[in-house]
Amino acid sequence: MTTLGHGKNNSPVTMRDLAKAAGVSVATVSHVVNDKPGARIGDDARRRVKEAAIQLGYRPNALAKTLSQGTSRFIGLVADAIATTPFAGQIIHGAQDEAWKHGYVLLVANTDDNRAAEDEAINMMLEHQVHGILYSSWYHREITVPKAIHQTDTVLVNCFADGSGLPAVVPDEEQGGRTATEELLAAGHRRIAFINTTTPSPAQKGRLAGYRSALEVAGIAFDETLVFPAEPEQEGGYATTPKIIDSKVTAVFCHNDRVAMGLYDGIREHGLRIPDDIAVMGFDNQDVIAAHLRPPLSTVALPHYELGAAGVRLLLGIDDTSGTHPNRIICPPVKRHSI
Amino acid sequence: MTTLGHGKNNSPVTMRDLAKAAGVSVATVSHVVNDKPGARIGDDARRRVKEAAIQLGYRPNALAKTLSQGTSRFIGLVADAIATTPFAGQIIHGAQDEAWKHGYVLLVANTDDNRAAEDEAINMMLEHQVHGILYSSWYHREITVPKAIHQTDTVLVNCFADGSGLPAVVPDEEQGGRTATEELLAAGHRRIAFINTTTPSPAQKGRLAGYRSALEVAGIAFDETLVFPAEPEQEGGYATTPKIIDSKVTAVFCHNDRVAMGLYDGIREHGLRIPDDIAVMGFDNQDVIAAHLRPPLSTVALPHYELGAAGVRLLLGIDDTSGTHPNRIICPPVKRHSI
DNA sequence: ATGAAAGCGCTAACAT
DNA sequence: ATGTTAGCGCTTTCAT
Repeated sequence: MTTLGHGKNNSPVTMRDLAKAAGVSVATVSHVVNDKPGARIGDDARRRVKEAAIQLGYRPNALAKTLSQGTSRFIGLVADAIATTPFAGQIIHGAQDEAWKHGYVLLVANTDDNRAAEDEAINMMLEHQVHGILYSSWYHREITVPKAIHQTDTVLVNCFADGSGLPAVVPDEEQGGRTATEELLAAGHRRIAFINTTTPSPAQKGRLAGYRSALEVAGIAFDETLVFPAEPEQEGGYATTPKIIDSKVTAVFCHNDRVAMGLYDGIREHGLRIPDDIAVMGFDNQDVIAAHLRPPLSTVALPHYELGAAGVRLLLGIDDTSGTHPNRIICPPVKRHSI
Repeated sequence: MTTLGHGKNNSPVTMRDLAKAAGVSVATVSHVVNDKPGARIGDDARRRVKEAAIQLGYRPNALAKTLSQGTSRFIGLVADAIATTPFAGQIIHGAQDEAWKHGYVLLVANTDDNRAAEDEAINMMLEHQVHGILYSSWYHREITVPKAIHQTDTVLVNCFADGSGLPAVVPDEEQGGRTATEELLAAGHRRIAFINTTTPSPAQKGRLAGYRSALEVAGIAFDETLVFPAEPEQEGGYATTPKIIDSKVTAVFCHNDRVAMGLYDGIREHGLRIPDDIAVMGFDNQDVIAAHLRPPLSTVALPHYELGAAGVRLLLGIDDTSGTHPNRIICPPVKRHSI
């Protein structure tokens, strides 16, 4: 039997029912149910109401409450692509946990990066009286926000829109790049290649800056011929292998884990071993990959969960927006065995 | 400037405002705003209301509407792990698209497979008057549902609970296993290994059954020594390589893409080539992996998006629950270059 | 210490 | 063809 009681009666028990059962007024019920601070309710009445509540299986109607107080506990999350990678999932996860923690619930919408869908999504969220909106991208980039979004509080997650006046929270790409390089330096490497993406982006710029800065601190001259452009995927990493070998580096910092994965293949084909012959550092800490390469890949984590969580904190005013703009979240190193 | 107008005034313009502006009653406004079918409204009045609406930037309050009609447009999605893989993301994506299509919005909650969190999530959804709940798992398995879930319509997605009476929608593992094997057969292979997971699960049982059934149809005797158990990850696939080589098979069907990825490594280390020396078939069509192995991996897709979509269709009564139980969704083949 | 009543924004009879 | 009115379940001010 798999039957759906379409139109099943939800929780027909209301405060009025409780009031009647407990022999008090709904006002009293409201007070005890919500544990109102300044409420002077007799111990006896309070007890009767509580009993009636569990007795009848009372469940407050959050929507009615919202309507009456004029302030909802919804937070809208609009995402450009929730299914492409685990990244967006982690943002949702972080946002949901944090929202939850403060009594809020998450309304999610996927837009496939399509403006019409975005407008519709935002509109629907406004109609549902969301407290505010988290506008997120699955990869760190600059965006232009839909106009409608200004009709409520909004924070940008994993993206930013200069000049929009909207608070944003993004990964600290430069720190990440620096950290990755430092890990290699710490292992004694001095001649370190960097396979950077060919795609212009905050990641491209930031990670490079981090790489340079770490080198500089270590007193190593930046050598432009040691940064190699590549498509930010396995294929790009693989294709770069010959150049890496030619360059005589002892270590390479890859723009992301997928590139590292491709490079692993190439390096192996050349009969070289990781990390003995060449050390490899990734970026992203991509789920199904990083921990399972051979050897497991040392990398730097993209803090998606934290981005989502920090986003709602900003939105709810728990963190303030007075910090750096955009708000940068640290990308921590994840040590494994490729160094 | 990144300021959040905490407590910003949403859309203070109500139907009453429209009524006043258009010189009509709120009932009339309600009718034209909702394009009520049987409503006889004068062309003039209708026009005036519409103008006022865009003039004042009217936006209906979905919550008030719900309260008044007693029926909401929320669908709750409770997931055990939205961030572990892209899988759950795809379920959310499918569910959200389909819900959207019918005017519903998705409320999501992550529970980390923890009963207390589940209860809280369900409770919160009931308080928000959800129309129904989608209870999902990131991997196909049997579950026991929280009791509270019976208080509303529920459909199980990517999981099932026999005896619960709840409709469920799951991938058709057996058909998937058969399809995978058929692909190998079609390429001329007769001696085909199957690396199955060590984890008892519908996938373990179903894919094996599919493998056997395809073999049987092809008139090939099932050879038990050709199915190898392995941990369902890269490491498991890699570790199985020697046995695969020893078995003299010309093709291997892997329990999932991660196993295939590990096997790729092993095969290469033995100096063999894919697919020339050994053909490899995966399962899952896992995002960041399958398309980017060398060569790109032929596999069978786990229809997560479709599971989510079918789940809401069932919930809304668009599809009926009279089919097989649980409802099985096809796992289509994805041809690439490892065969 | 408790209750009555107005009102949140909208819908749905029922009048007119 | 349009208006009146009584809720929906809850909060909140103001009485008592």
